[in-house]
Amino acid sequence: MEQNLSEQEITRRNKLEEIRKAGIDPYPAEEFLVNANAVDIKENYERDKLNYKDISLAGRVMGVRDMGKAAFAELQDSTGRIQIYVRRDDICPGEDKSLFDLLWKKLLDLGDFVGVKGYVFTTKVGEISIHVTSLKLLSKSLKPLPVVKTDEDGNAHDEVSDPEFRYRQRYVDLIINPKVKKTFEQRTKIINSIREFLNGHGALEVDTPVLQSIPGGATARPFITHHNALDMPLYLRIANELYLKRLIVGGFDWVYEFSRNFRNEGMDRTHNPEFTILEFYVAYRDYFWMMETTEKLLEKIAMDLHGTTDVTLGDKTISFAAPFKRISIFGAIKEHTGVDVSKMNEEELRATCKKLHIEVDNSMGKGKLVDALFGEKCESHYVQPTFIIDYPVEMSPLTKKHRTEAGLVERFELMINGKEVANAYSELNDPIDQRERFEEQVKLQERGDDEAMFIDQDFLRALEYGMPPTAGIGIGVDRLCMMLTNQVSIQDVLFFPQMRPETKAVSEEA
RNA sequence: GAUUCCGUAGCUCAGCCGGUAGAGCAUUACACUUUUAAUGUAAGGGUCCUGGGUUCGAAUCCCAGCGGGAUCACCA
Repeated sequence: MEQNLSEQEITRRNKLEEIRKAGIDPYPAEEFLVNANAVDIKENYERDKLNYKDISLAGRVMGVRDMGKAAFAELQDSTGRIQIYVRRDDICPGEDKSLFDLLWKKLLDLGDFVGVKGYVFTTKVGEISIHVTSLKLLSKSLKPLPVVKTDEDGNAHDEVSDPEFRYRQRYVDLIINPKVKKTFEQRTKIINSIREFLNGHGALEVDTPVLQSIPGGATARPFITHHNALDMPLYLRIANELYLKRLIVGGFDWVYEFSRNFRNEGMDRTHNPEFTILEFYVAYRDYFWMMETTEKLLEKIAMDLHGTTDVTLGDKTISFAAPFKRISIFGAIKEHTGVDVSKMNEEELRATCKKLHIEVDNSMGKGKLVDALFGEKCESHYVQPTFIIDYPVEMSPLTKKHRTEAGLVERFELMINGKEVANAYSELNDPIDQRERFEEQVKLQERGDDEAMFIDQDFLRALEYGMPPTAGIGIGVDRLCMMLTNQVSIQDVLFFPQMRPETKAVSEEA
């Protein structure tokens, strides 16, 4: 493969050869033991100076201020940056000054990994720095890193802002944009916090199939693949719900899974083809208990992450302090349209939608019409965490019928910042009712709804053995991360968001 | 999938009333043993996304394609 190398890349490759000629291995195999890091030194040196007389750390050279026979440089390790002070006669105590004059001054580039040993001191301007007594090249960088400089006030200059560059070369984004790195560290903190909460309540983390022969548990278009040995189609899961319920049938009281789901639909600021849902199912509980548990969980995550329940999101402040507001979906529609649709039949609903200028078609049943009304007129108003409860049975084929309200089911969705973040039910455990609901879905399919659910016979068989009353929930982990880390795009909470391929598939050369 | 904006040096961007490219940082060379967006002097670096068209002449105007962002549709 021919590569078109830039001037700077050629220069670095030439330096690589010179390094080898000088008898230095640019990619040494042996370990370099580290006993300190940038943040630890900056935070603790002042009060514990004796402990920082013989330190060893490693990282990338991210900036050099050369002064002739001495130099200051920025060393960036996994925790942050620290200034190092390299003086020729300290790293080259003998006659041979080549380590400084040749390697340091001529052959080292921004982005190279070095290991340094030395002692910590404070410069006369007051910056805690490392006075280097020995220096070792650990890995040569052959591509120039975009240089981002930060001034006294912390403003970044020439920050790489091109989203395409940042998403395709996330590794570079992470090196040069500390805020990006922080967001992903926060994402992991959020997930750890959730695990801690669930494990603390005795929940069991499980794994269920990603390859499924019937894509169930949600309404969405799946990705299709093929198993060669079995010669049959398989689908990437759109949800894991039906498998977790099978485990409740099997006798577990509380199971959970961080489920990577795949849906073959559009992409935008809040949708990526693969995304993560946390689902958990708890026996002998109902959706009221689930609302309280969700409040406790979110409150804990916010506290673990920010130390407060008030979280900044754009120009808004979201309060994750329990309890959250609750309103029925019909109540929400009445509040934002002035129309009471709770007693309407399908035709009246369709007429109401048309009156409110909402696009409808004949394939839409009662459930989809109510969903459209809520989505168009209500959803965006719920900025603070709000439970929308008691949905019509037609839009919830896996949910138990409401204990008192005919035509409704025991379901809630949690809205935050105008977006659905969680969806939960008192789970339907009546196998005969479940079969009828699936059959309703088949009718919708016949009417042209290509997202209606398939019948999963094995799931029905499991229910027939008996499933205890159960509460279940799915929480959109990516969206929750967006809300808690103040990001507007799902691409900024996924390390490697989906992109079209970069290189042309077909070469036009003859 | 539709509409719209964008694609110029390693990075950030200027140039866009058509006359074959500029700045800052980065790079190269020299100077400098406490600097910190280090500094000073000098130099090099571009298939102006790709392919067509208009024109004496295109980074600039037109068309198509590729890639990205935003909005909409589908959806979480």
